[in-house]
Amino acid sequence: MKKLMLIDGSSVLYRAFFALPPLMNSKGTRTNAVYGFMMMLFKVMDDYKPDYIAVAFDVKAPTFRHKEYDAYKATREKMPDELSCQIPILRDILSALNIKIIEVPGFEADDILGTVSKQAEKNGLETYIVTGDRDSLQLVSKETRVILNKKGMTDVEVYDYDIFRDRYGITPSEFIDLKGLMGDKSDNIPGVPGIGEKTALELIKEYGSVNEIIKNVDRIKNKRVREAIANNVDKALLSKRLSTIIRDMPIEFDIEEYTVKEPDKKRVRAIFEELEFKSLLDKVSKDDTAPNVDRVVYRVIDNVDDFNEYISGVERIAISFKVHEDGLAMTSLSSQEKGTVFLPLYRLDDSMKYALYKLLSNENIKKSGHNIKRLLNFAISEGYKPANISFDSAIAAYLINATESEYIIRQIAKDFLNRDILDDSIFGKGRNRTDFHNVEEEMLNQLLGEEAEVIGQSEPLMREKLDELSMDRLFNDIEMPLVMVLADMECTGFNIDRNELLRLDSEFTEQLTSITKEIYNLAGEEFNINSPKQLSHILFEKLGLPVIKKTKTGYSTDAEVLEELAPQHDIVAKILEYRQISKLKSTYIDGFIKLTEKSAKIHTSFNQTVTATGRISSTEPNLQNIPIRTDIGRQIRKVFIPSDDKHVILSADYSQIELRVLAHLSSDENLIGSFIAGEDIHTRTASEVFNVPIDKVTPEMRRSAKAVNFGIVYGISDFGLARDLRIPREVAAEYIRSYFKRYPQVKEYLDECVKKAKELGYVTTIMNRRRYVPEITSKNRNIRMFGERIAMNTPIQGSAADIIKIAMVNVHKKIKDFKSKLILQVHDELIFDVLKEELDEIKEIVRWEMENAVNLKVPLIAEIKYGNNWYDAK
DNA sequence: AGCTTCACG
DNA sequence: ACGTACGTGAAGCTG
Repeated sequence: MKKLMLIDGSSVLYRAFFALPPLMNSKGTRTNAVYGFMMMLFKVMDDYKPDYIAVAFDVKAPTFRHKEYDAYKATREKMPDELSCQIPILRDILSALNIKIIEVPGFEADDILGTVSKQAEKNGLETYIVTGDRDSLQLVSKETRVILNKKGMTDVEVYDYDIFRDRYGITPSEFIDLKGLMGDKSDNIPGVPGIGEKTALELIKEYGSVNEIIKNVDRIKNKRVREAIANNVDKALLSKRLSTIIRDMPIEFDIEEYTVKEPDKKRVRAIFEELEFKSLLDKVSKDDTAPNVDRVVYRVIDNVDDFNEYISGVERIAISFKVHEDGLAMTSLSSQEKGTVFLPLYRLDDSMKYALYKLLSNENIKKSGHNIKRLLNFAISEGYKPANISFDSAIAAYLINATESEYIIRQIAKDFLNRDILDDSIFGKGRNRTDFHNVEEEMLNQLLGEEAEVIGQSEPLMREKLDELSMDRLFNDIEMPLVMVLADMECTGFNIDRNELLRLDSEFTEQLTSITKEIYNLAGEEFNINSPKQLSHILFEKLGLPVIKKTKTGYSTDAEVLEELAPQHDIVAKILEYRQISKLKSTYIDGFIKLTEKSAKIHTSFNQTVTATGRISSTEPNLQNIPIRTDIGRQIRKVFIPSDDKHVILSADYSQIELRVLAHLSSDENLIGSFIAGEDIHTRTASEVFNVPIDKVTPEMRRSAKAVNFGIVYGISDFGLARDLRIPREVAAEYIRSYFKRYPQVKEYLDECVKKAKELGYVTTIMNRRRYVPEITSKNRNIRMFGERIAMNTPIQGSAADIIKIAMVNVHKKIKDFKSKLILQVHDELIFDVLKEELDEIKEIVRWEMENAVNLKVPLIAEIKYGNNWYDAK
């Protein structure tokens, strides 16, 4: 059944005005009523998805009710100016939304709703009346429902026939009789004095309509009520007449005129922007997954000849693509010279894919894409060598603002081209995606085509922005070349010793079973050790151990807490041990067993656009957090082996890169001196902080100094240092004071970072990578201090990230004709699979490229080790 | 989906 | 009087 939605515009607007605080835009225009109206409108349209819609308004002219009864609505105050000035705005929006407004002089909005809904009932439509006025409840029927909006604007009460009967015990048409007896204060309808809702309902239930009640007035038992009615027959009849909504206005309505149409999005957006309706703006733009009349269907290319014809004479091609079930499903190409085309690869033979890979490898044509590494991987695995990959819009957007949660083409279209394109969410994220085979090809064609066009058209604008921010070199010479480096690394993969893996699995499983038993014995019952909740119950309730720390949801049981509790009960140490092994097994052993079922090699994905500082991250699996800090964890590195026995694993890591970067950035003479002297930096720091000669530094002092150095890099606080070293805060504060006394320019530099962030709103790295720090102006002290630590840490961490990226690009270029391969990056460390014959040469290339990636005020040192697995490369 | 915990630099 | 070290990703539990 088709649905008609009728909105009592006057009533909803009024409600909204009084329900919401007096919002205005920055120009001082009052917007609350319009805002509330729109919230309501979008909600009901979303919830009920009507086929027809119209909004009715009262017109100023007096209605028959005024003529009949002078006092009608006489007590109502004049509409405030703050509200009346919003009416033209609302009309404007409704017109942009292509929603019909109905108004008829001499009738109220109610009457229009009544008349139109009656005609709708005759035509077999399901009608929804949206209003804030309970009077309209009289219109409820089997076909017509009333949606009453309440205070909150978006919470509503829906009345259908049955709900109404349940609530009032009378029929909707008897609701008018109820009004006739009770009257209505707000409309100044008198009703029968002395009769309220309760009495009125009883009378109607017993006798029916007002007429019947009057006829039977003598039979009313209660004297007070009987006399009230008998003395006010006229008033009752008048009140009923005034309350009766007209359902047969002498006007024909053509329902077809109310068909829901595509809104004029541009206009709606312009108005919402003017009114500063930010959340509503998103709604308008988000909801356009529906095919748009204006959208173009692009030319389809389905054979290699046409493909080659398309790419001939083209200088630069923008490529969009979609992957499905781990295969390349489709792509669109867009170029200035030849326009935009769609390649439905999923239904074409493989020659089309190869033609595409060949294009990717064509040195004479520049390629642009969005997260293009994903596409390169397909070509590389088929043996192609992509070349001239010159622009990635995701990376450009990331450099422009590194703290966005995601970088999608749709957003770039909006930000740089002010264009709305189709939503690609049908492809979903990760595993929850719909099968595109269920989607019309025309839709896919439009979607991919728009994306390719946007990549191509936004490129010059994004490049301009990068130039303006002085990040053109970072983009062109570091990040873009790095795309190919990472793609190669991902495709090469890390070889895994499955037997060793399975051996570790049974070893860990065995240990886990035995520890589990011991824990159950000590606890006196079995429980899920992995559940912090159940564990809390055992530790803090059953065993009565003291609560050290609380979390949002309960008691904390983290390692820090457990270490403190360990002396009090034997179970605690066992739990720590269980935790450690269980973590190692589930994350690494079980995870890698799954990943090596098909092939011995594991291929991580590097993400170049997630971290706020410029580091890269690694997922599925994360190979940047393979255990090393504990002996037992470190065993896991034994499963990471060279590609064959002619190769070794080589690890090259920067020694103290962050502190060296700090020495450079701060120009601190003492710190620079330490590095030039080539001393152990933590020992030297200890000697400075504790004021003892280098040879009098104890291991304990060195340990403390190391923590101080970490603290400096993280944006130090005495609290953090105190917690890390488990010393009183005052002592930690003293360490920090004495550190800064010895390294005064470090102090100056860190202050400078904070000052810069406050003044400019951002901080930068040596390669001009930028991070905005909005936290630094927060009124909340914690957030603000967090901002200060970000301002201190980001230039250090980010510059180190810049440096290793440069080294990666340079090394990759140098070793491209070797058999040895770069396979992993772990922030300050590069891992290679090195052919033994090439070992000496590779060692020197890697060392030189890492140490000379940039020229700092201190030397950069790379430490190189190798072995028959990652564990032995130490 | 959010929280807790813990693996890494 | 408050409550903090910086940057990540994955697993398991819970609502």
